[in-house]
This record gives sequence, structure tokens and C-alpha cells, in this order.
Amino acid sequence: MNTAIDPGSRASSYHHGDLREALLAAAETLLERGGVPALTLRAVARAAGVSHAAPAHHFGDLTGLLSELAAVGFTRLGAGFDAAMAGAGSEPAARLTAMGKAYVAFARAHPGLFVLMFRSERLDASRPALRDATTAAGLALRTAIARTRPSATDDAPLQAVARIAGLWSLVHGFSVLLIDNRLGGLLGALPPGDDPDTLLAAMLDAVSIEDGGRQVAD
Amino acid sequence: MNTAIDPGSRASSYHHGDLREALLAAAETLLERGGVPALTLRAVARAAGVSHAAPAHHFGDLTGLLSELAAVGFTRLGAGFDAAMAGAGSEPAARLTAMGKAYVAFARAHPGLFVLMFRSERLDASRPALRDATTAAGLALRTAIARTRPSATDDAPLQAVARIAGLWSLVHGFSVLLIDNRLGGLLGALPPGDDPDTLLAAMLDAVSIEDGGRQVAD
DNA sequence: GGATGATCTTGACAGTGACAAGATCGGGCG
DNA sequence: CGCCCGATCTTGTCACTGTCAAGATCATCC
Repeated sequence: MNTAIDPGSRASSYHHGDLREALLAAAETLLERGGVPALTLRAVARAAGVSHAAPAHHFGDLTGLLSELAAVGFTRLGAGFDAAMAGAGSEPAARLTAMGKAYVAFARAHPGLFVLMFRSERLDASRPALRDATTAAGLALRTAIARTRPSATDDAPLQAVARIAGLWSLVHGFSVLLIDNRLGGLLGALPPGDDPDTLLAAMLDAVSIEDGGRQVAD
Repeated sequence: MNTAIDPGSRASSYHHGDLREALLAAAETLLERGGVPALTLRAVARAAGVSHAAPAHHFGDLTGLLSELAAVGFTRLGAGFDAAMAGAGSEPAARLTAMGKAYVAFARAHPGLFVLMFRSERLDASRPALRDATTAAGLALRTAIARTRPSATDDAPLQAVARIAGLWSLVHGFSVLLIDNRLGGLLGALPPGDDPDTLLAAMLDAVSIEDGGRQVAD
């Protein structure tokens, strides 16, 4: 009668063996399938094949479970940044595009997780796992952006901060609007064959004009 | 015994008189006070001083109430756009800044409402009031952005769409991150005296470079 | 003045988070 | 080897929620 998502490992009768990870995996499946509202302590317990109170033992309460799951997401996002920066060349504009693409690609690949990661009213930001993961990902993002500008040191403080905040806002807002399907009309106005990736590249290209003097001028 | 937020108008015993508006007002108060989780059919009913099932008569279910409230928000946002465009001059860069400021100002003035407006899983986008309000606000936003570029007609389609999507994404992402307090570190790095408005202006200034040839070059 | 329909209340049911108490199991200590 | 202790999981319960059904109240129109 085990409706568990992962019935493998060592499902003894009582002690599960690795229930904590199984619960997180089940939660992620439910999240991507039904969004944040589907993330219920009891639903997660059902999906993992345990009693309704089992998750509380590992995560305390629902906020704890959601926070740990969000931490997984931030860790994964940070890893995506690192991979994108490692794969990109040394040219600033290319690095910037790679970073933006990594951000949006993560959001599109795991929309439920991405939404959860920024639903702060359901999370406990002071939880160590979440706090560490967010700061790590934020640091990776900021350094990645900072390195996409050749001569960043001579920027005025306001301009330097504006560059980071602007790019972050751009890719974050685009991800949110894309997931929410708010860009339907705009995407429909694109030339045939152009997808969101093309649009993102064009957006980043427009912003990166202030780099070495690259011009759009067709 | 009436714990209603608005005990005025004509609180007869049974028929409220304008319960629908009173419920929406109570809901907005609860929303701004406790965020989306505080928006409960029963809590709204309590705040309005009516029985727990009264809201269902006017809005059908919780999704209906949230959708109507979100519609109020979109209408207000659209009005903010119009006011900003009316108050701005004719210079493209100034109009763009005014539009962005109006967007972010609305989000900061009504953070709960703004968050609700984009929590699509709790809304019914097909509800007439919400559908009309969103399309009206979206149209106002797009035309406002389009008019911030002098020679918009000779843009390539991709660039034209990228300009609109980019600016929308920028102001939306900034609003979201600001409300979520994700920009704490960056705001702390600003020169003393600079606030989020200054940062937004700098961000928009950097983006608007591709306008008439305005340069940052200090 | 009475019927009719809109408006609001009362009551009930299933689902949820949270807590308390108990059952089960594994590992370490005698 | 036997036993105890703590971690793990279950069962039971309570308050709260959304939703529905049925009834009470009132305004309006004929």
C-alpha cells in the first residue's frame, strides 16, 4: 500500500531510513505538479507513505519544510551560476548573457521551486540552511555581475550598485512574469521563430550597451 | 458589537447596505496588515462584522474575493500610470523615469495588494473585473513605455518588444525584490543619502542610454 | 398588504497545521 | 547477552479554514 514516490532504499516497516530526504523529494514533486498550494504537510506525508505527523519530526512545522526545500533551490541556483560562469568565456557581454540565461533557465526549469524561494511569508529566513544558501547564491550572483564589466572599479558607487540591482531586477522580473504567463501578448508579437531566450538575449544586449561601446545599430 | 472597520453608511440590523464594498475594504486592511495569508474568508467576515458565510454570497468563494481585490489593485495601478504620464513632460527619458517610478511607488505604497495582484494561483484571471483591469493596466504600461522612445516605429520588432519587456521586467523585479527585502545588502552599499528612489532612477538612467544618445559619462 | 427575490445567518462536513501521548526500533552500555 | 534509552514514527485530538445547504430577514414591486 506504499504510495511513496521513492519506495526503494530500505523501506523497513517502521523506521524509514532516510525519511527526511524522501520527504523533500516528495515535496518537490508535489510543488512542481500543483504549485505552492499543493505543499501540505499531510500531502507530503501521504506522498512519502508515512503518517501525517511524521514530517513535523524532521522539519518542526510547515515553514520548516518549505524553508529547507527553498534552501535546496538556492543551492541549486548557485550551482547553476557557477556552471554558467565556468562555461562562459572571458568576454564581459558573453558572461553577462550567460548569467542571465542561467537565472531564467533555472526559473523555467523549476518554476514551482523558484516561486517558493521568493515566497518569503511562508519561509523562515533565519533557518541556517536557508540563510547559508541564500547568501551563497546572492554572493555568486553579485560577483558574476560585477565581473561582466571590464573596468568596474572606477564606477561611481551609485552606478555600480545600480548595475547589479538593475540586472538582478531585470532577470528576476522577467522570470516572474514569464512563469506567471504575463508576457503572452508580448511574446506573441515577436517575429516567428523567436522564443523567450531570444527575447532575453535582446534585453540583456540592450542593457549591456554601456559596456565597451557595443552598439545595437542594425 | 459591530467590530466592522467601516461602521458608517447605514448599518441596519440585517441588510448591510453596501457589504460588498465593506468586505473589499476590510480585506485590503487585513491584506496590508498581515499579508496574503491573513486574507481568509472568515477573517474578512469578522472584520466586517458579518457572519462567516456572508462573503461567499458576494464573491462566490475565496478566489472570487481575492480576484476582485486584485482587480481594484490593477485599476489603481493603471490610474497611477495615467497620472504619472499626465504629470511628466514630453521628454522621453523623463517620461520613462516617471513611469518606472509610478510602478515602484505603487508597489511600495500597497505591498500586500501588489503581491496579491501577481499571485496568480489564487486568482481567477477569467473573472471579468480582473480581466478588464489587467488588460487596461497592461495597455497603459505598454503605451507609456512605447512613448518613451522618440523614434519607435523604425525599431526592429525584436528590439521593440525587448524594450517593453525589459523595462517592465526591470521595474517589476525591482518592486518584488524591494518588497521582499532582498536588496538589503545592495541598499546598504549605496552612498549615504541615497534611497531606493535614487537607485531606481540610476537603473532607469542606465537603460535609457539607448535613447537620444544620452550618456552617463561623468 | 402580501409575495418574491436578494441578502444574510446558522449549521454542518472535510481538510489542514499543530500538539500531546504512545508505539516501535536501533544502538550502546552494563 | 540482555536491557535500557533515545530517535523515529503513529495515533488521536483540537482549533481553524473553505464550502455547501437550509433557513431567517428584509426591501421592493405589484
